Amino acid sequence: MSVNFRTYLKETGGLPEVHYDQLASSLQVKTIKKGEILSSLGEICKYSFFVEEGLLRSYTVDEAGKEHIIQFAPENWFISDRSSILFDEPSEFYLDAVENTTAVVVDENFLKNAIALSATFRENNNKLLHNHIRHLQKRINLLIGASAEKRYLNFIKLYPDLLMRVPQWMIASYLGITPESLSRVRKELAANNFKPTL
Amino acid sequence: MSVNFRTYLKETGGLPEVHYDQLASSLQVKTIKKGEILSSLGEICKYSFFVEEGLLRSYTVDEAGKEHIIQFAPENWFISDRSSILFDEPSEFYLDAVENTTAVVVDENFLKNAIALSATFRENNNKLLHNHIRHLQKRINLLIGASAEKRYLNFIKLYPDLLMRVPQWMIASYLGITPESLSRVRKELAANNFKPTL
DNA sequence: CTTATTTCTTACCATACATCAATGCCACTT
DNA sequence: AAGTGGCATTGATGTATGGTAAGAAATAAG
Repeated sequence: MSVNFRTYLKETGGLPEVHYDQLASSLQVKTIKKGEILSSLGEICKYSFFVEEGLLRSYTVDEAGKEHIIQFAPENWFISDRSSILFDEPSEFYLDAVENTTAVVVDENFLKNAIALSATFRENNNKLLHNHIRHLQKRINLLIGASAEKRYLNFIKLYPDLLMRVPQWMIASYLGITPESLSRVRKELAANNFKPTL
Repeated sequence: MSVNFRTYLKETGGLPEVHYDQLASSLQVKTIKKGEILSSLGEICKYSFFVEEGLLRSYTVDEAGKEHIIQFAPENWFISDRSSILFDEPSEFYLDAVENTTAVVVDENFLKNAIALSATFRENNNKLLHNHIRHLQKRINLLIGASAEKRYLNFIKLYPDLLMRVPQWMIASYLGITPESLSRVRKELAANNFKPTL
């Protein structure tokens, strides 16, 4: 239980195992069923979730009732609205499970303590934030400059695994197009002998 | 010289003034003329820039030669490709001056030292990163879900000052539309008695 | 002050993508 | 086996935004 999280903290985070044992007591592991909502718009979301197994997503719903997917979080990813936590503001997203998922519930104290205990962990955590920012900037760059097709091709390159696990309409939502449009894009690509999965 | 940066570190960053004096020796202030390029695609950008006065921007150029603006940085903002620094990868952006600008050139060591010296500064810095992430996520949400008009209205609300200082074609570029389209959007708004500046 | 250059607007047409609606497909139910 | 619901595909059509080109307006340059 919470095996991935443990190795994640050690390998990626650089947190010495001694400290993990010291901190682990405050951790909970949660099982979330497909479709279950973890956090709703307007709530104050106090926790981050580290996905042990399964797939979570965050998304907004516009006035027309349409969902727009902000982020996918498969295994070994964090998802949260930490801004909501840090600034004590109501969340702007929904958070739910795309697949049956087990996730580690991480509260602010855990991170604070981990940061206090290990300088390495602090640095790596900082790096990860920067990486996240870079990632978001790249996505913005695609959204303001690239066609639906290019965005889709980019998605395939970045998340080949998600491609198989996620319904198309969610990918469309993530890309900022309609499912119908994505279907047509795919048709076009297929006509030009493009093989995504091979 | 570097007055804003000093008060920024103190007020927003929470860095005790003692430490500032200790660190300030490594700081340079740079004058950048309108249009001058600070960093180009493919370079490794070693520095962050804190804008004392003026306006910087980061942008990409696509295959068609079109610019896409990733970020504006007016007074008291940071701009950089810290990912490029941290991961030692070539930058994906250009960085140049929209107006004549004076900026503080901040290297990695400065931040590292500041973080080492003050826990408060470290925490605030962390918060700022999260704030940046939230900000980028909101922009993504608009790009995947909102019309050109809505995005423009949002821009006005968020950056009323930039509205006046930046040529329209740059705003269009930031919003992911053409200058012509922005012009039409504005015409529409004007026809409906919308007054952005009053 | 006059001329260049850049930026903004407008009009006309082209295109990418959205919308709506119908159909087919598959996995589950019962 | 037939019914149900969620997804994907397809076609017809609508709409927002892009492309091009020209002129007006603003800004910079000489």
